[in-house]
Amino acid sequence: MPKVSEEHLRARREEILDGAARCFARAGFHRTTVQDIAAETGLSPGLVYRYFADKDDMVAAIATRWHEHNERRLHVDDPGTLDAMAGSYLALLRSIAEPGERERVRLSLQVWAEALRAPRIHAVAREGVDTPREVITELLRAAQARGEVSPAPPPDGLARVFVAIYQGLELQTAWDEGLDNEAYVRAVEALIVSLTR
Amino acid sequence: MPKVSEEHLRARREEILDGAARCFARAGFHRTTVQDIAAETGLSPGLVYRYFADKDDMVAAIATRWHEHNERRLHVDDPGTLDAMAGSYLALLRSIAEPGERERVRLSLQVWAEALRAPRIHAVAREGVDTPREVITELLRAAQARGEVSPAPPPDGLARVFVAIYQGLELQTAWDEGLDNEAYVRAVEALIVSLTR
Amino acid sequence: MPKVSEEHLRARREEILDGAARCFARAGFHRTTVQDIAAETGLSPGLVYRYFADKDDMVAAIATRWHEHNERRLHVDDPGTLDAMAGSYLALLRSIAEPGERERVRLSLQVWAEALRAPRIHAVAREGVDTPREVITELLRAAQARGEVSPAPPPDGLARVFVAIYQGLELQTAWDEGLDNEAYVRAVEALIVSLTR
Amino acid sequence: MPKVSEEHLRARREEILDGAARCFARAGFHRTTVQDIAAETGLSPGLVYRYFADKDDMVAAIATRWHEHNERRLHVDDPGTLDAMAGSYLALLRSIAEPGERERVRLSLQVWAEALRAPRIHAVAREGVDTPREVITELLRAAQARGEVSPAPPPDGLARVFVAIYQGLELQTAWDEGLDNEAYVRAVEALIVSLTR
DNA sequence: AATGAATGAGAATTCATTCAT
DNA sequence: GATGAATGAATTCTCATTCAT
Repeated sequence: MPKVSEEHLRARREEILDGAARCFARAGFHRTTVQDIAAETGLSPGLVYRYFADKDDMVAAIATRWHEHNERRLHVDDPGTLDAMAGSYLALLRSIAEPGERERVRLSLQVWAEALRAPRIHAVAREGVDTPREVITELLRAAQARGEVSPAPPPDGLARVFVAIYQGLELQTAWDEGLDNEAYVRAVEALIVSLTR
Repeated sequence: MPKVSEEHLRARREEILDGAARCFARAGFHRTTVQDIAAETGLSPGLVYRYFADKDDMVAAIATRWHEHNERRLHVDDPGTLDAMAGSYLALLRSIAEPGERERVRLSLQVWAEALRAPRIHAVAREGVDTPREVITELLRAAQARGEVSPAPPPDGLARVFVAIYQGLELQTAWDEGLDNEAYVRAVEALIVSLTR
Repeated sequence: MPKVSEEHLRARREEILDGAARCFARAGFHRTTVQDIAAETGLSPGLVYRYFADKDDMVAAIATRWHEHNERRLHVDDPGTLDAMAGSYLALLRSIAEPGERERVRLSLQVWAEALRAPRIHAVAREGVDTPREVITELLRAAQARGEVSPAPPPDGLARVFVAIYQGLELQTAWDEGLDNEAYVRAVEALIVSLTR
Repeated sequence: MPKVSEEHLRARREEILDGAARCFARAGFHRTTVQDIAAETGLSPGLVYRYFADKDDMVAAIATRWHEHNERRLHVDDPGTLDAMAGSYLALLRSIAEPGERERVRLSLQVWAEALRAPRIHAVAREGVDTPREVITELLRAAQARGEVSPAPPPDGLARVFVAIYQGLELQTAWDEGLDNEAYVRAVEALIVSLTR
């Protein structure tokens, strides 16, 4: 029973998660068996259970990873500036079209669906959305106070709309290979501009 | 019970679909067994298979029904008028918050997820979204030509954004009981207003 | 509730049996459903049960019909003559290759297999074989007594061998499209000749 | 129970096959459930599927095993000698009556019937019969050329007759407990003798 | 730590049979 | 007499999870 390094454990965990993510993106959560994940990673089914309590646990971990990823992408040095945030947001929308993101986009859908039945996953998914949404809400509220943004839209509602614009793009990208991401982003940009006069 | 009326057959089919929809909304597609659906409707498992080839078939039928429903909701006498369409659209967004729609909203998520693995479901789901999207695109294009809408946003991108705003609201409503639908809709209204000057 | 003629009932029964035989020959007894038989005959599943107690009953009826058919084929005016019997027997072997008999040959196999698990079918099948076998045995015994046939083979054993030669030909014909029936029959003929000097 | 020996795997497979053979012989292929086989072997249903793709796969394996068994029985050092072959053949016929062979005889019938609907089984069954049949054909042809066997019967037809005599004996033995195997074999012996003058 | 054989509870689906109309 | 909708037990096959080695 050789004790392995923390580092090795972390790497193993990531390795399994990568394999699981590929499987889930390809076949969906429920059509993916633990044997599939084992085969995909070249490990044994039994080993998977040393790192994750069950399949749900893997989805939760994947969702967590994905939110951390998005947070990094959205992060701006001075989040108080509307312009900076808008730039980050549009870049995030653009990133959805990147070829390497295809898998992640399909995964989102899986996570969304599973969140509806598994409270554990629901908690992770909500947290990952609520945090940035609240940041955006506050940002908009401040910008409206400064008169930089039209006072008409309620800031919480508008923040949700921007979240929806992100979510809907993921959904449509997952479904529709030929989607014109650039036209979408330009339309969003025009919306933002029109709101800020 | 031989040779029953066409009407009876149709009603039976709807009855099964209603039961299946309740089950799918409650427990998700993959956690719902055909036995569950049979129990929910008070029928036998075998009978379900006289009306539907398999569970996927039921999801496809549910998606079809839902799109027909939305089409009726979106329908306006003169779809050429932007105002009329905008009114229908905002009403559609408001309807998502209606208590009776809770089930349907959860169902959408199921359909979206299953569409990713079942081409049959994918076809139905895409068609249900593509048709209204194309209508909106044309409407926007015409409105821009008439100078009623800002020329900045590409019409196809903007139409997709409006679809996303609908989809994202469904998603967030499914996840978040306390969502303020009215604030959301007012924010969308402000967006539309700002686009039309 | 109109009473129909005996004749009509008999014809209906034959009609169902014909359809069932086609199905059994095509797909095997256990892969044929009562719905298949109903579809094949253009009748309803329920009606089948007014004529036959269950599926086994149909196999038994088919076996009975088939034995009656063979008996007619084997029948000779003076069954005491070895030559006449041999001629009938060889003709029976030849008939197995007739295109119209293909179905019957496949059916035999089904009946043989089912006889092993269903006593009812077993009884019919055995009776259909035992009766001609006993006739042949007696015939051979008499021919040996008259010195027309070599005294070496025990008559009951030899009769069984002739039954086997018939059964084996059915089996091989069912399996092997390209079987040379004529060569087979000529070989049997040579055997018979060599036994009778 | 990880990584067990090849030997263990082979033994397990045989164990399942033995259990399946007992079940099929007792109740027939279609009346035997995988649960029955699991119960018979004391294993779990799931395990059966680690060794065999499905029930058909088991029948094919059983047929293969049975043909190998017969080949060993028929094997003679110098297959060119008619006498040696005849001796082997008669011994094979006698072996059918051995109490231990009862199960195998009933199995043959199952295999024959299933061969008619499952091409996979058909292939195995045909191969097991065709190979010895061709050997016999050549043997007879050579013996006729040497004048040891009557030139009258076509060698291929005669070979098929000998196969039929074997098959028919299996069939009759399966059906008829009281069959006099010795009389049967003596009759066949007399036939062979009469053919060789 | 790692393996992978083994388990066994389910789940989808089928189909012989019944019986109200 | 005839229909065919309805039943529901039965069956095949899957797969998350365990645990002896």
